Amino acid sequence: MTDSVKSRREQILDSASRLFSERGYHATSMRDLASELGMQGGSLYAHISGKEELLVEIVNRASRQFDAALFTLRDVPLPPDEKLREAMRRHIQVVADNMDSATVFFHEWKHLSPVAYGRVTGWRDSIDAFYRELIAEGIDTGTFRPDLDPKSAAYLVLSAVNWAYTWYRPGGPLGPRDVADTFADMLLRGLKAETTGARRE
Amino acid sequence: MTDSVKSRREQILDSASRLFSERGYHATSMRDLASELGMQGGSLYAHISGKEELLVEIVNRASRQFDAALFTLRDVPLPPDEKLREAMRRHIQVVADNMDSATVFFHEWKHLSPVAYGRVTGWRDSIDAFYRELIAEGIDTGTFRPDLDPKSAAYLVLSAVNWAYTWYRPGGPLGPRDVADTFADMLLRGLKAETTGARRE
DNA sequence: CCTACCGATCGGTAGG
DNA sequence: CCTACCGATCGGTAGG
Repeated sequence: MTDSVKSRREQILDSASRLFSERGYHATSMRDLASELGMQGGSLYAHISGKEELLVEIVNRASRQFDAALFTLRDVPLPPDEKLREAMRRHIQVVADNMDSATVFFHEWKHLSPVAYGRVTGWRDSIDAFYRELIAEGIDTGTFRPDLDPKSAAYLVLSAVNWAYTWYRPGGPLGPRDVADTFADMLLRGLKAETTGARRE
Repeated sequence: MTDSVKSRREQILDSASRLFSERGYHATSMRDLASELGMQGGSLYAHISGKEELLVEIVNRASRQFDAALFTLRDVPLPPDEKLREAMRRHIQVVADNMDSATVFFHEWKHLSPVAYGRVTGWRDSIDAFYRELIAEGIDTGTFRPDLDPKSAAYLVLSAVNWAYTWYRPGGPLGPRDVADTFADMLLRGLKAETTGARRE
């Protein structure tokens, strides 16, 4: 990444992301991957240690992207509803910018070895916790409805932003920010406390 | 299914659903499957024609379950918001009752042969259309907000009900109906027009 | 980065 | 439903 020309290793990872996302990890052979890059199967091993290293690297990079996008938001001084909207924007942005590795991340992580598998599980929990805490904070400060279940609300938000990997197409009419804002508009109306206008019964 | 004792073929399909959902289609060998059932690899072929037949059958059964649950709702005389709630209940019910085959359905359909692949794609479009039309109808009748985009709203609903396959655990504290109603409560508040107050509870 | 090769395992079949 | 086997392909390595 320090060079403008991608290293062979980066090229291999890019091709692996695309092939793993299209065909799946086990259905992609090292020879498929090599021929994408115009080399012989055995030649890959001059650049990588093995097939699983590719999967681990792709998944790790994806999770680091989500981390960088979301956890830096923790200290940003925004009210909970606006912070949730911004989190959704960033989350969908990461998905949209990394459709291949996001797909690999969501579909192939169960094929990781136990150590890497455990890391992903832990990471997943931390993302869940991020959204739950954000929503709980919004309930405490009166921004969100007091009868909201933070766990369920977090699942709903995560559904919306994660499921995008199945249908979002970069280059289409909607940018990631449009999608996030449209979703946030619908969701926030359902989560927010009723301040003015609508009455309770 | 007519017998109380499942046929060998049904047992094979059940085991295949579980193994394919846990390990993935390509990472499950026919010998893995056979040993689950206490037989030798070659013996499976007395009951099935090949590995892909299993995948096709699992995916077809899953999509038929969704069809039966949702398309019978079309003619039920309910206002759009209540119909959407009922659709979400049924949709999540199908996911919850078939966690294994639902997971196979969402993860492994890209490994189908072109013909079966095309069928799934068409089916998927019809489910999208079902939700879009339901939401468009709700907009027309004034139940849902006029500024709603039916396509985006349908994606949001589908995200919520589909993503459940990744986190829902049967036997946990929340039944499928609880999950659906909690999601519907949050979503419908965001979709409904504001002329009428919330009217549940 | 290539050629040539390794043992292991794959889906599937023949014959009983 | 089993035993024994098939050709094909897999991930990975040795030696250059």
